[in-house]
Amino acid sequence: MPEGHTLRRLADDLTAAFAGRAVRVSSPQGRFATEAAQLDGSTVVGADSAGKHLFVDLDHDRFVHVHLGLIGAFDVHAEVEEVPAPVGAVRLRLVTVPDAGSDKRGTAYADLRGAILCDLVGPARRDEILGRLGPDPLRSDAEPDLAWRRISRSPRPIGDLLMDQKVLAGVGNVYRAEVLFRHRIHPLRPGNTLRVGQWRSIWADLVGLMAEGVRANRIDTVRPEHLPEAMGRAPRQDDHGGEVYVYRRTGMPCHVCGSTVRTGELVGRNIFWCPRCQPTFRSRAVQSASKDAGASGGAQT
DNA sequence: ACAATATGGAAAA
DNA sequence: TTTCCCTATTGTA
Repeated sequence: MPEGHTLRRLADDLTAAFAGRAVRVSSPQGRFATEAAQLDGSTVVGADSAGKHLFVDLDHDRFVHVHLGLIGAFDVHAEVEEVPAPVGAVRLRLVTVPDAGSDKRGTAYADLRGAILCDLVGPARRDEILGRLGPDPLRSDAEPDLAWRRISRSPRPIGDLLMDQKVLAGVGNVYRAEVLFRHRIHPLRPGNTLRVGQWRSIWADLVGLMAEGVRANRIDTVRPEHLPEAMGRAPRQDDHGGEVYVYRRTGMPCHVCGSTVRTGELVGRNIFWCPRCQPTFRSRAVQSASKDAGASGGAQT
């Protein structure tokens, strides 16, 4: 589940459940045991995210830096009657300490498992991590021009650039495939062939899509007119709920034109696109120049 | 039972 | 550029 929207939602949920409260910190699985012991009993200031990075802010300028990687999960439960025993490999567990004061929130706990990264860091290290991230569509202080500067100068495929966290932070494999579909851009199109207007539309779209992702806590990218109800088609059955155009829809008909959705590999990840809605940049050039066929490997029309 | 896969990225070579 | 890691779930034998 972890693209930028997941981390932002997590930061918000953790803040709501834990901010201003003292916590028991443990590592049932053991990998974070030393750090957990140091943090036990401290007070949570809040949590924040940038791109796919999450920072849980504890007192005395200590931060737990979490990256969920591909398979991590951080389950946050607010107001439980009783805290259950940890299930599976729980690397970090936070449990609120009952407060004699006026805090009326019930007991909260959060379990982290499967994360690729869980480190105790200070402000300097935190800033260093933030400093190497590109603009994040979920942050109001983001400067999309910084991303455009790199995209417009790079011959790398736009599908590659969108996933590069130094270029743009928070976009993952689902959002990249879906936003390219929504803007009818082939994933292999070189960044330096995009027009600035296209980039501005993509950015604005990501801002909206990802904000909606935070709200719904899942990725939905299908426009109203292409929803199952509007088209009389079956809703997405497979996995994580949200309606999408091309992600993991290989071999199925495009919701817009009916063409067969294709897949290929791009920078070690699966990419999905519609060959009719997202024509290759090359094929247009070839059409007008009507000369020589393509070389280059990887995904093609 | 075992293998493959997954919305990711760092470290090694 | 390749290898490795984290864990849970799904698919194959």
